[in-house]
Amino acid sequence: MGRRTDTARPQGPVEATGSRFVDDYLGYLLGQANHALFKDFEAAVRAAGLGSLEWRVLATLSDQAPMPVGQLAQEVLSQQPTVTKLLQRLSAQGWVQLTDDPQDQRRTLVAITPAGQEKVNPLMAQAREHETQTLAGLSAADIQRLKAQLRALTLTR
Amino acid sequence: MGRRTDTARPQGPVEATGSRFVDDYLGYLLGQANHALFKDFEAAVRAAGLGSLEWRVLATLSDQAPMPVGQLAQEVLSQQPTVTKLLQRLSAQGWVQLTDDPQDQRRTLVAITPAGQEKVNPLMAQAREHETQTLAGLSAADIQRLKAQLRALTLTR
DNA sequence: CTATTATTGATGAATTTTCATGTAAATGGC
DNA sequence: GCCATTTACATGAAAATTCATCAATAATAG
Repeated sequence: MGRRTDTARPQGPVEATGSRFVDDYLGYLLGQANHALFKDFEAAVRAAGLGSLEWRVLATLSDQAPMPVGQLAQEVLSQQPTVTKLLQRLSAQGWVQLTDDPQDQRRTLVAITPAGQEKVNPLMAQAREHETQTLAGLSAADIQRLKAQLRALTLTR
Repeated sequence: MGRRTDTARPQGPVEATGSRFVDDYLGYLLGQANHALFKDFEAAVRAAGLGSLEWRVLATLSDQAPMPVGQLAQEVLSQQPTVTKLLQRLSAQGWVQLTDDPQDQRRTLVAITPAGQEKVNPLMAQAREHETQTLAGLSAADIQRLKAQLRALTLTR
């Protein structure tokens, strides 16, 4: 594009006077909270040489039996082609293994490898610790209620 | 890639027996809730011919005086180059206007245009309605507490 | 003032994601 | 069994995002 040459007229303050739509909109509050939480943890993920989706994939695979690609995509909240291509990269790194499902030849099963497990284990420990710190101000009952409400939001529909 | 030719050994059930890390991890619960909520609303956004980030940008600009690009990027939880390029597209569509800030020549101010406002108004109404439906099962006190906790998660740091 | 440093946003190249579609395997009707 | 339909995943091309960096302006130190 290139910078414009015209200049703005004098104008009011950048802060709106009234309250804004987004500041009370649940979708925005959720997005903000989600983003804030992850930003805070992201440094650890990057330090391990992973991207955010890679972290989610490995953490999801971590305690599971091998899982089909489609199910994994749902769990990590991404689309199937995105995950297929991510898995190709992770597989090349040796962090996951892809095998055909003998029960259903259409399926590709994804499993974490020992190397992948080693990669993700310390991050999961850090994640647990980070969560503890984040929720430090809340009572156990508050935490339970918050998590229950989040689960309800996920399911109600 | 191409399908693998090797086949998996017989294996256990796909469902893990114990509870999984991700199922009690706040970051995952937040991500899930966020995703579920938006998926539900996304059809309306697409029907209006917008992408999700475009919707967030227009909704954010909707109640503000013109705002610099960097601030907007923060508000919509995206990176500055992403937003700069998105704004170039939105500007070409006539939904936002970009002007130089006379107070600070480094800045580009972004404002929503009347056409952009018309585009986003019905969506904001739908968003409010969708939120009402989503939270229908909760008491006013529950809703307040939930939102307060989300705001706290955003700020605590 | 002037020189240095910091801030703001634009940009090109590389990477990643998405969209549309293709192929193969499983499922269901008959 | 056979054909139509559905399901699961891969893939190529197009679009969007990210990373690194640049240029311009503002702020700050001396």
